[in-house]
Amino acid sequence: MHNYLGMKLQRFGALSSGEFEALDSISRQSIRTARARRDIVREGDTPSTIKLIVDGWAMRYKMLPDGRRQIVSLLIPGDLCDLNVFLLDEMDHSIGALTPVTYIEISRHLIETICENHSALARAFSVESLVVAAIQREWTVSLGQRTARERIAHLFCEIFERLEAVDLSEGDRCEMPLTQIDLGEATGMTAVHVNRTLQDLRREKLIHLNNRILTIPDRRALMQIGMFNPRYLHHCNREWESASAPAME
Amino acid sequence: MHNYLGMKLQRFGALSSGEFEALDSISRQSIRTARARRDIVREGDTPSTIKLIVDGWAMRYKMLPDGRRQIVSLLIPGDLCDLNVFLLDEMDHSIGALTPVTYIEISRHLIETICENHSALARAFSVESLVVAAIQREWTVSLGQRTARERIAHLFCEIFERLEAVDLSEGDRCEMPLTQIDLGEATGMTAVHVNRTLQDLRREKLIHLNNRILTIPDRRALMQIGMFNPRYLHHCNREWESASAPAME
DNA sequence: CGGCTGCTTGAACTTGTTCAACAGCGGTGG
DNA sequence: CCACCGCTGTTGAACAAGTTCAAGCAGCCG
Repeated sequence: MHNYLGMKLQRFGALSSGEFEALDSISRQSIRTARARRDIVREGDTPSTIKLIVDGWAMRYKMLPDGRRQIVSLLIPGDLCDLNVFLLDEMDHSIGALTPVTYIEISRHLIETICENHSALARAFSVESLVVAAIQREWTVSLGQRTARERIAHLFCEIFERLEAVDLSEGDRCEMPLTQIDLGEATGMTAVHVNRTLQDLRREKLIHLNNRILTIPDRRALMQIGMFNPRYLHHCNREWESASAPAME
Repeated sequence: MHNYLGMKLQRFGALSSGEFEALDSISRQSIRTARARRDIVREGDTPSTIKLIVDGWAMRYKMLPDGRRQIVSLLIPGDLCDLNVFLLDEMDHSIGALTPVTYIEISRHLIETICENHSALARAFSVESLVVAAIQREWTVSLGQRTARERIAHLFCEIFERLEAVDLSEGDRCEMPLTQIDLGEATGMTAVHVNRTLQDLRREKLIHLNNRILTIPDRRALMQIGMFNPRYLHHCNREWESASAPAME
């Protein structure tokens, strides 16, 4: 099994072999699976373990009383569900599988032991949660200010970049298992409008999306359209830097 | 000076007098002020201290290259700016004062000392950051799914509840210093539309807003319109419970 | 084959935007 | 003291972006 978590954390700063071993001890915890479209955690549940996605995609979402649903974030391999959730009495949102998902349930004890013995990992986990917060802010910006085109472009850039960080991209392609309905619930628009927007982007050869495979032939161009500035992901050691750095006063 | 931070943290679980004293040691750190409409922290800055708002309102915001701005969260007295920011190389957003603000710059050293000596405080800080994340998710839901009316209603409910937690409300009234432009930037709509939406709500006697004072005559009603379910704020020891708990399946 | 899910298309409609103008207020400087 | 400026709030009218409703199609799986 690949150590996606370690791979991702390394983006925030180098890890020693001892730290990698500590992370490997996680994979000896109980492994679970969820079928596609099933909930992994439900709003109202009392959290007791930390989940680590090792395969497949999941989402955090919230429902409104009248049935509207908003996907508030996406979880891909290597993503943790809140290091400290067990401090809360109950979940204020649900986590659902988008595809078949395998995940590890990490006991509170293990994670605390790891953090005590490896300050570098404790720090990496903290950085990770800061980055998660930054992603959530960026989604707020998208929903608040960006147009349909821009939202889709931005989301695809983010997804690609995050997958790349755990080596789940291949050249200019990656998986993108969300349906148009999912995309709508993530970007705050209707599936119909998602459809038309995707067609626009396809027509202009900015994306290719077929059979759940997304291809981004010209990444710069898509980044520009989505006004995607990757700095919020804090992938310090990226091998190339964005040209779309906005000049802000 | 009031200890808003202590008051807020107590909402997440009782604190001992020793812990309150530890928090008081914070107020002996350097106090600073910012004029209204000035930045306190700029995107790109390297964070070195943690800010604690002790008076006035501030906002986190992000700008798009073309000048559009999104307010991604509001900061009121008792709010901390990210316990662990100094782990990041640079800020991915700015923090600006909405009103004249006084804040404390807490050194990394002090906060670490406090956390080491008072595990209850360390835990309370963790809960606090989970709640901040929950608020950010809720904003995502608002921007993605709620209508103009619902957004404003929800935002006002949230603001009121948060102010109440630090004893900055008075009966059914609280301060609300945001201009209609600010409200637009926070809710992802134009100031013109904010204006008309406010008038709707006023006409129906759901709110009163004048001279930066917000009055909510019928809280239940406003909560229902905004589909505001206060549980995400995790103010455990609230004296009254919401009737608008949505039945979600 | 039949039924399901996901994608596509059209046309009418709604919500929120844009642009423009103006009123009220407070502060500032002549 | 008054004139003026800039900021906030308000209003109207034309407009655009995105929604809704409805239908049809393609692919997949049992």
